[in-house]
Amino acid sequence: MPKSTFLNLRPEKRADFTDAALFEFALNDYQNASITNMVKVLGIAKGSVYQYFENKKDLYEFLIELAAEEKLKYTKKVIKKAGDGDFIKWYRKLLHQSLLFDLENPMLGCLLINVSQERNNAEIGNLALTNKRETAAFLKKVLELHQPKSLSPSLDSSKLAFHLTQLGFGLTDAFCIEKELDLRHFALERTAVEYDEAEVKAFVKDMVNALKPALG
Amino acid sequence: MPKSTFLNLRPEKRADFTDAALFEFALNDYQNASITNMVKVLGIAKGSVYQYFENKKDLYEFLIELAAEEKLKYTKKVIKKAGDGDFIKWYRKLLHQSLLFDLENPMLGCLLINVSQERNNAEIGNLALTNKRETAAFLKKVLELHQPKSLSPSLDSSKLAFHLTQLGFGLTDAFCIEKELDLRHFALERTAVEYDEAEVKAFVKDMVNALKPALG
Amino acid sequence: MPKSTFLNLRPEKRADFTDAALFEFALNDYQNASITNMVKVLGIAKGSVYQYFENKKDLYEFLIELAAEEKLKYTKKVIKKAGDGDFIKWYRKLLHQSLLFDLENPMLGCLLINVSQERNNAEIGNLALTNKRETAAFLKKVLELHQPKSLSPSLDSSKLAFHLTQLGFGLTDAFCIEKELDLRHFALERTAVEYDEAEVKAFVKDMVNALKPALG
Amino acid sequence: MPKSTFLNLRPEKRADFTDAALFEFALNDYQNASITNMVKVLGIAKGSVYQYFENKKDLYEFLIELAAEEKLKYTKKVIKKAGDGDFIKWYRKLLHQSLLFDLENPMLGCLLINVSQERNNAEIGNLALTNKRETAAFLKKVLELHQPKSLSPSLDSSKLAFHLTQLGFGLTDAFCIEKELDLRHFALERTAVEYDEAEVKAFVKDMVNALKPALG
DNA sequence: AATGAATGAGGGTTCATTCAT
DNA sequence: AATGAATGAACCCTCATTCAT
Repeated sequence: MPKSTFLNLRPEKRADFTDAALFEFALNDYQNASITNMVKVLGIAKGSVYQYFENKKDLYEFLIELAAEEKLKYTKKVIKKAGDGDFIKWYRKLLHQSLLFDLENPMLGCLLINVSQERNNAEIGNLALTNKRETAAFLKKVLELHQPKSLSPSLDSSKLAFHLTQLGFGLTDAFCIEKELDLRHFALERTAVEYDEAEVKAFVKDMVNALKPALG
Repeated sequence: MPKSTFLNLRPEKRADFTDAALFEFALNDYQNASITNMVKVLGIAKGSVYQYFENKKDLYEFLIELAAEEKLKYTKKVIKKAGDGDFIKWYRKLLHQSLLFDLENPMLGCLLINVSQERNNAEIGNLALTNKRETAAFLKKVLELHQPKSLSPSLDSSKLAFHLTQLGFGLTDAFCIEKELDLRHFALERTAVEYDEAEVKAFVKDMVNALKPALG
Repeated sequence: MPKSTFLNLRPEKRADFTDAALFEFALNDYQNASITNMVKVLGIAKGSVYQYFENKKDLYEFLIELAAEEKLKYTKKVIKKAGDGDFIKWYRKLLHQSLLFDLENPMLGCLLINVSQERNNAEIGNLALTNKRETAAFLKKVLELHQPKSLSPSLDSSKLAFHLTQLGFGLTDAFCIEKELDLRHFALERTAVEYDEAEVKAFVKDMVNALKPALG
Repeated sequence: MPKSTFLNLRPEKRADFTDAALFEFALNDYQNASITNMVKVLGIAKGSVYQYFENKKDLYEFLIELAAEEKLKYTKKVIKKAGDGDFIKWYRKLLHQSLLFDLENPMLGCLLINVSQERNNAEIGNLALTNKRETAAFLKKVLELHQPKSLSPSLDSSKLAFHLTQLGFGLTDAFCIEKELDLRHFALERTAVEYDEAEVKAFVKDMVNALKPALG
């Protein structure tokens, strides 16, 4: 976690720093994100980074947490209703929010995608698999919550949870492929993706509908 | 592509080199794979690498092609029959072969997984998205080939192709999560995963079955 | 020397500061003692150090003086009697007190040992040699004071003074080697060495006795 | 130990490197010896150092061994005769050779003195005490070898061994103090100390004579 | 064809000191 | 009197690539 030094920083300065750090770690994986480069962009002394954070890993963990929290804000309301009503509607809503988040916050989106793919780093462990395992476990629980009420009793919750996990992790990619967008480009430009609300909704709907019979 | 010097190498030497290179790039992403480390393990001169290949990128591309070809050998027979008979059976067979390949060749499997996740490297481009795009396009074609014959006419081939793509890219992960295996560990040890043929078959079957209703 | 700000400090605070500084400089030589680390342990602002002292060297000199004074308290009574009675008894008593001081104040002892070995630092000069020169000169004088009365007239006061100096500088080391103690460990733990008064006395006695014939 | 790279270096280049390294580590203790500074003086790339040695510690150990071997060449003949003839003559000869070595090789001398004072470095351990312990143990054995033949039976070999150890470690210091020399200065200038052979001999003789009665 | 020494920019990190508050 | 953020040079070390042999 950040040192107090960082928390006591003038809000604007802290924001600048955070932004530059997110930028660097959004466009590079952990090992290749360069503190040297980051401070050059920021125009501050390299030593300052170590006034704010213990080390590179500490900074990285802060950014992950920040991005995760930010994303949670988008999805919290939906997640809370995990057991209510219709599962498909719920999941569609969840995906919708998740996709919107990435489109509106390309930097945070890219960062989280990077995190979800860290496999080879001894220092931070295999986050990719850990992430998937946890997400799949959560979705399995939700599926089993709905199964008695509205889902087919023959449904294989474990396997289906995995399919839904994959969908979740890959949705933004799919959208970008279909719409010929490059999220990294938007992260690079620090701009949100301009999207057509109806298009996004339709995309998610179609995506989930394609799986619907499997959930029937 | 390799220089002629590499192709003229004594087969055994070429094999040793290739193995060591695969090892290094299987356990590290492109940027973090170290030629320095590779030649140390191999016990050859660092300069030799540049007699064989133009540069690091050239070597990487060679390894990708090699791994892809090796995997193709496993799946070619299945892929050729893309239009025949039952789609589901076909796809199940395809996944089965793909999973077996990863389990029997952890090093190649890890390498290809790494490749499928290179997003942030200006030097080699966003391979992750390129890969997905191509795979999805191929599967869409196959789906559309079967649709008039055996698949539901209302099926959204584009979206479904994406789901199947995700399944393909994530199947080995799912297997490793369920069986609590670490593929990187096997790559590191240079040993194949010992698996129970029936278990693998069942796993793939369940995985596809969970999606079956969506395929009509 | 300390600035007035330091002298005006609340006694307890001044004591805390002094203790932490001694700790740092006891366990590290001048260059490697870290003010950054010291203030972290102390929990005060880094800037405060520079309110109290001109710079690192200034602080170091203060600590040396303090440790030296503290040691002097232990030995003053003995030193004062430099010309009286039996030289050997006197010197034995001096060594005894000196050794006790190190055992009872491992931090101060370590610091002074460090000081007595600073040779390579342009900033603070070759303290090692300066120290030895002064000590040897003092002992030479004392020897010459006793020589007409109780020491052999053929005795080479200059050379003998050097032997006694070496003994003085190395006595604690010898004790630690024989008793298998690590003084730095006790400094680290901020605890005195628990010693057997009789053992210490015997050790010093044997040590001096071994030289006695030379003083005959 | 050095990598093969270093051993294969052109002799002149290897000599230049070794000289510069000795220079740096003779005038600075381990932690403060700077590889950055060393290569600047040498006019080679920093990376080269790591072609030759694993790391700083590896280089340091090489230099210690080299200096120790060089010193051994000076003293080997004497040491071999450890049990023969008169102990005092033998020890005088040993000290004589040791002192000559330091005077003729100020850089190596300074380095070994530095080594004999490393107390505070976790990375390399407390070499100071280790050195003393070993030297004292050796001298004790030699004393006990002579005791039945030519030394007083009442002599305390353990304590006396320590006095002789101290003498050995401090002899050069004593000489420098008496003759008002600064060995570091000669190391810095890369020149041998110009000494008067007779003076050195007399100095050692007087020094040992002062202890002679204690050896009875 | 093979070598392996040389390069130099880049990596993360630590440090004593300053100065506006 | 006290703070603590800012500095920037220095630290050790790694890297892909080159090139004379």
